[in-house]
Amino acid sequence: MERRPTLHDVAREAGVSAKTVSRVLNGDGPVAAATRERVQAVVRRLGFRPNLLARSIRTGGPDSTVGLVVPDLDNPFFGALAGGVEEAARARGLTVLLGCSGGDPARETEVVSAFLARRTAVLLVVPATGGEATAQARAAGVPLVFVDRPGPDADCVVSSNRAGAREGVAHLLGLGHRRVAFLDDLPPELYTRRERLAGYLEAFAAAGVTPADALVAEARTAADAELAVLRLLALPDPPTALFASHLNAATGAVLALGRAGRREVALLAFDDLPLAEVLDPPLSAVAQAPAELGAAALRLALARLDGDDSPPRTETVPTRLVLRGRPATARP
Amino acid sequence: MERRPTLHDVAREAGVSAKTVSRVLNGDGPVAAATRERVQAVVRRLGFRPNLLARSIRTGGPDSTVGLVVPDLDNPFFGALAGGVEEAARARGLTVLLGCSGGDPARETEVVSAFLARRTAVLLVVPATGGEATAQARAAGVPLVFVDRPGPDADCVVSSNRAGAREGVAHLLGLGHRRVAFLDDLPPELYTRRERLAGYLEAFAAAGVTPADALVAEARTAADAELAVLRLLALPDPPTALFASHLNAATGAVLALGRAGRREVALLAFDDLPLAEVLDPPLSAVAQAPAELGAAALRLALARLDGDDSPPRTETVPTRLVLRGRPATARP
DNA sequence: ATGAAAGCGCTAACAT
DNA sequence: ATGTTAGCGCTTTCAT
Repeated sequence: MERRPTLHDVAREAGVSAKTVSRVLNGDGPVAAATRERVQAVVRRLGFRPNLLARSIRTGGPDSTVGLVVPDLDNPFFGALAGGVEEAARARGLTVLLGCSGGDPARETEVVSAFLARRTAVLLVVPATGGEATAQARAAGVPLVFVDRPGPDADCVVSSNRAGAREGVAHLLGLGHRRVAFLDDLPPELYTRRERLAGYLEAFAAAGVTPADALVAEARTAADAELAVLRLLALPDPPTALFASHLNAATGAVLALGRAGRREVALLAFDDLPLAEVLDPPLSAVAQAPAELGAAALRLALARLDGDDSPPRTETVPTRLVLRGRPATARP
Repeated sequence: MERRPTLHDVAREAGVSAKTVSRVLNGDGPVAAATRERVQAVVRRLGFRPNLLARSIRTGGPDSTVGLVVPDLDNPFFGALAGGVEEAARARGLTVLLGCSGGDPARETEVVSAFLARRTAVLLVVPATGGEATAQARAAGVPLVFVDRPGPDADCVVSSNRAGAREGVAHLLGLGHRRVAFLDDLPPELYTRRERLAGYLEAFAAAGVTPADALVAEARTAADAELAVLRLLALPDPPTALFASHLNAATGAVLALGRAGRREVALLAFDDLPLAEVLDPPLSAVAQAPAELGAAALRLALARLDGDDSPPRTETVPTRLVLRGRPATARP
């Protein structure tokens, strides 16, 4: 439990001034080769590591950290997103500060505050509705990028929710399905859900087909979805395919189809998961790229830090249609 | 993009000295009620937030951050673990620094180094085999707790891998199963896997049953597991139950049983997952509590920071047996 | 109850 | 090529 050696300790041992040691460490000013070697030897011998906090204070600039706020890490999607940010950050010598908002704007504000007090270089936020990250970041002069969902007046990086849903549903329509049900919270509160619903409707419009209202069903939890699907299957004109806008809905749909023995009904979900190939009925998916979402957000934020002051822009990370099982054509 | 206000700005505006502002902020020395109010008003008006890095420098103590190193955040288990740490940290006014090692000891060392350079108060590490976190933390005088797997000469918090596996397998034996197969990487390199194998064997020993060697099968990937299960099912005396030591193995087992139409074979996996109830055949599980693992690790580390210097200890977080599907008794 | 001065560990600015 | 001085934003002495 010794006191950690400081730059002055190294300077004294090496018989040079503090500034010379600093020069060696940061490779700025000119240093004689012999001096450099001597200093480096002492650094190694003492196990000296410069105090990054002290450096940050002195240079006045932002600290070499990236602040990341996600709603919650139990959700593997946000875990993967955080992983993408971490990897991209580490590759650039940056360290990630991680906070969870729980989707609560007050908690988000608190976490952002704590990050700003640590002088993070940039801020990446999956926004809670009603948060004030934009104002906070602006007041502190810190670049802010919203991830997964847009927020007011700042850059953002999102998945191609609308196009992904459209392509997925278009694929089903292309297989001959006409009655394709949509499962989600209704009305969708989250941006991502609204976009997916829009994509679903666009696919119908593009195919010149009008979806019966009855085929858009409320499903917040897996239990909701299970009931909703049973109800849909009992219709005189039941759907031949289901589009689940989120994984809870997909879970319920798999359960309902399995229990009802209706494995011929095609099932497509937004968001992929490792076990999709093992499910019965098989689950096709519009897969997102959460890690890429995080990495792209960091890139954008660092560009801002670098002085890019063009108007806020939205970057879209493409989704990928993953088809599983035999092509489930419609049976008229 | 204004310069952020400093403590001195507040002092000037309030017509007091810097130290008085400091006293108001930290509530230490005595301050007249009127002065306090005036200072607080200015703080609010200017939107002043003390620079935590500067404070850390001056007090010399550890910074109010917790360093967490996990192998990888694509794995929902480590995501949930990180979530547990974050929540426990935030509840105590601490901020989490997050790093990924990718299971590579060199990367782990690098990340730990970066954390120590930031003067984290404590270090929580899911160790890569061959890492040197213990030496690094000791040299820096920072409390270290290993999570999920033990490491040399430091506290650690792990799941009840052995007891969990033992109970799970004992349950199967209690249902009358005698030929229970074990699926895992062999020989198990990871601590967790070794413990689970030991638990499996202990359950047999306790029941006075000797598992045939053939029933311990190699399965690293889901594809391995699928093949292994098919091979096992083709034996003259096939297993009536399977114990998958990790989720890849479970995935392959579900696939194999489903495709072979052998849904009567009982399946139990270590580690639970949200979709287990939807699988066919149903998947029972020994569920871990990753968030609790993280929270417990932080508690232990903070106790050390608080001066607890008893010998290193290991804390075990219990697993929970989650049974699904109809009780799959053995059919002799 | 308040303030002035010194200093945490480091680097920017100006020496030499 | 190296050293000296000053000072980042804050807190710790030690005054008053």
